[in-house]
Parts: sequence; C-alpha cells; structure tokens
Amino acid sequence: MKADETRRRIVIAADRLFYEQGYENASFADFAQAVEISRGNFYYHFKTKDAVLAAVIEHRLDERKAMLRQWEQEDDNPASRIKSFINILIANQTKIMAFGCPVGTLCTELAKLDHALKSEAARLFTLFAEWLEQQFAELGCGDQASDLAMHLLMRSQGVASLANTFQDAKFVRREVDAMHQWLDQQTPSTTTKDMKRDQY
Amino acid sequence: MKADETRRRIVIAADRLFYEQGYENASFADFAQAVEISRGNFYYHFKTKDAVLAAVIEHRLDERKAMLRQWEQEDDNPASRIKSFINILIANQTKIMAFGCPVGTLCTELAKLDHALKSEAARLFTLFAEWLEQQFAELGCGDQASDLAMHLLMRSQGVASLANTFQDAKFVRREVDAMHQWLDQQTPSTTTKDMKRDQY
DNA sequence: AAAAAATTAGGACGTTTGCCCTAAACGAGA
DNA sequence: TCTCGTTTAGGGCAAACGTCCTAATTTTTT
Repeated sequence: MKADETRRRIVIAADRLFYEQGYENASFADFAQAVEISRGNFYYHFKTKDAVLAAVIEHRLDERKAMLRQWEQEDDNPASRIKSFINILIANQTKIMAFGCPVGTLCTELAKLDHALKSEAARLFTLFAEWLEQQFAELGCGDQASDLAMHLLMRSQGVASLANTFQDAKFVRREVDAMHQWLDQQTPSTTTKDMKRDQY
Repeated sequence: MKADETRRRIVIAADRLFYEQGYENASFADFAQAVEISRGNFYYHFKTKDAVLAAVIEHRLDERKAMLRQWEQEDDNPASRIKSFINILIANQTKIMAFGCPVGTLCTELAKLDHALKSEAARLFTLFAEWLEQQFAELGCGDQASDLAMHLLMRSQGVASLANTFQDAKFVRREVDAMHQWLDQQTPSTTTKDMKRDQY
C-alpha cells in the first residue's frame, strides 16, 4: 500500500482513538491494531506520539475549515450559518454524550499535561471563534461580534460537558433551543436600548 | 505519625495532583513524593489507585457540601446564594485558567476511560445541580427551577473550559457579569409573559 | 530479470506503571 | 522492659509504555 494512504488511515484512526479514549490513554499499540499494521510499520510513518498528535490536529483543522466553508456556501445568511454551528450539538449528540466535545476535551487534557502542542489544539477553538465573530459582524453586531462569538462558543462547550456527564438528551434539546432563541435576539433590529440588558 | 493523618495528607495531595495533572497522569510515585513517604508505605494506606480516587471524590463531596452549607448560613436570600456560586469562577480564576474546573475535567476524563467511578464523580455535579435547583425554587421559579439550575451549571462549565484554553481574564469577567444579569432576570416579578422568551 | 527503493514485520530496548511482599522501626500498654 | 499491633522503608513483580533496530518483503525503476 502507498505510504500516503497508510498515513492517512493512521491519522483517521488516531483521531478517533484520541477522541474516544483521550490522548494519554491511546497508545501506539491501539493505533497499530486499529489500522491493522505492525508497530514497527507504524514507526515507519510516525516517529513519535507527538508527531501523530500534530497530524491529528492538522487533520481536524482541515475538516473544520471544510465544514465552515460548506456552511458559507450553503447559506449566505449569517444567522443561518450560526444556527448550523449550534446544531452540531444535535448532529453529533450521540458522540458528544459518549465522549464530550472533541475540541474541548483535547484542549483540556493537553493543558493538564502542559503539552507542547496545547496551543496548536487551541487553534481549533480560535478557528470557530473567528468564524463566528465574522458571522456576528456580518449580522451587524459591530464591536460586540467578538464577545458574542465567545459567548456562543462557551455555551456549546458547557452543553457538551454536561451532556457528557448526565447523558440527558432533553437537556441538550432545551439548551440548543435556548441558543437559537438567544441568537434571534442578537439581530440589531430587535436590540433596542432597553433590551440590551437581556443580551445574554 | 497516625495512620489517619497520613491518609488525610495523601488524599489532599492526590486531590491536588488529580486536578493539576489529571487522573491518568498522576502516579503512585507522584503521591508518595508529594507526601514524602515511601511507595511501600503508600500501599499500606491505599491498595489501588481506584481506592485513592474514591477517597478523593468523597473528600471533594465533603468540601463542596460544607461550602454550600456555609453559603446557606451566610445568606438567607436564594439569589445571593446563587451569586456565591457564580463567583466561584472569580474566586478560583487562577486555578481554573491553569487546570479547568476540578469537577468537569474529572468527569470528562473518567468518561473517556469508562472508569467504574465516573458516576461517583458525577455526584459532584448532581450536588450543585440539586442545590441550585432548590435556590431557584425558593426564588419562586417553580417547575423551571431544575432547568435553570442546569443552565447555570452549563454556563459555569463553558466559562471554565474556555478560560482554561484562552487564559482570558476579561472573558471570564464578562461572562460572570452576564450570569449575574441573567440571574436578575429570573426573579418571577420581572418574568412577565412577554419576557419569557428572553429567559436564557 | 536485476537492482534499487519503499514499505512492512517482529522483536527488543529501557522506563514507568500499578501492585505486592518482607522486614525493620515505631509507639503504646502490660 | 518486654510485647504486640501499627506504621514505615525498600525492593521487586509483570505488564504496558514510547521508541528504535534489523531483516524480510513488496513495489518501483532500470
């Protein structure tokens, strides 16, 4: 088999295993077994575990960027685009209830390990934050766009965390609905001076 | 030294190490070194790592219960009590930015490991959820009390998670303020039928 | 078909892990 | 002072970890 293809399969398998088992708890042996290659062969493609992690983060970044681009093409309304983001919580509900948010859990674990690549992983968050900020800006939220983006990111993280702990689908549904409602209130047309206090 | 005292010191050290390094990454050797006892002596007090974890969870539960009880004594106004909860994010800001939420990160890690004690750890969340629910009930939120409690818990988790990743004190400040504002809107007197849509 | 390059298999390295044992040191009561 | 239960020290276990090497095999090039 071509090296590129094997490498690609390793990255995909490692991506899944890092997500399901965590970085620390996923081992070379796990990767090799998942791709059905020998450990020695594995070493041919990746010299160190950190190199695997770097490749996985890169892969996740590419996937997310592609997803954001697709949302931009599917919908030219920034509010609808943001709703696509919110709905990830529903689309990936099963996995999130089982393993949490792939981005958040990775960043948290790397922070505890004080891992060299923790800032690389944080780029996954930054990617969403900046994209959301742009959508809010296009929505006309002006200098609040950045804060609103972080607020939404915060809520999706919180929901993912509690969904994971409590395995409560109704809770997820409720909070997703609330996020949609909240978003509807952020359109400048309805954000009168009096209602500003209700922005969160 | 008395066994009780040594055991207590082990639990406190393990509590800190589990928090700062994560469950998987904290080893017997780390505990023993932190308490300055030999590994053999350590084994005298705790046979398995799981036993240490169980003791740490129990210890954390006791601490949190004591904290909640103190808030109840300090303040007989349920809204003020809830504000005490929100302000943990400020009080523990430094640690949270470095290591995340002690409860949330533990639950997330144990979920990924599919650890036998993950439901025990979840009791830490349940403790806060039920306490918050009671405060909201006393506030007169009726059948919404439970949802509001989960919503607040969700937000504190989300803030802790992003605070950990982005190390942004201003973000924390902003979201804590928003949570206080949100809380003020949950008093039934201001929750007219028209404003119900703004509840989150 | 032969030679060269790319890919694979399998084992072995030194370390660290959680766990366990034995024997020595300690401390309180007889 | 002697005894006996409690606490400690230190070593050692098998397994798993990340890493590395060499030799065999497959694929590509000539």
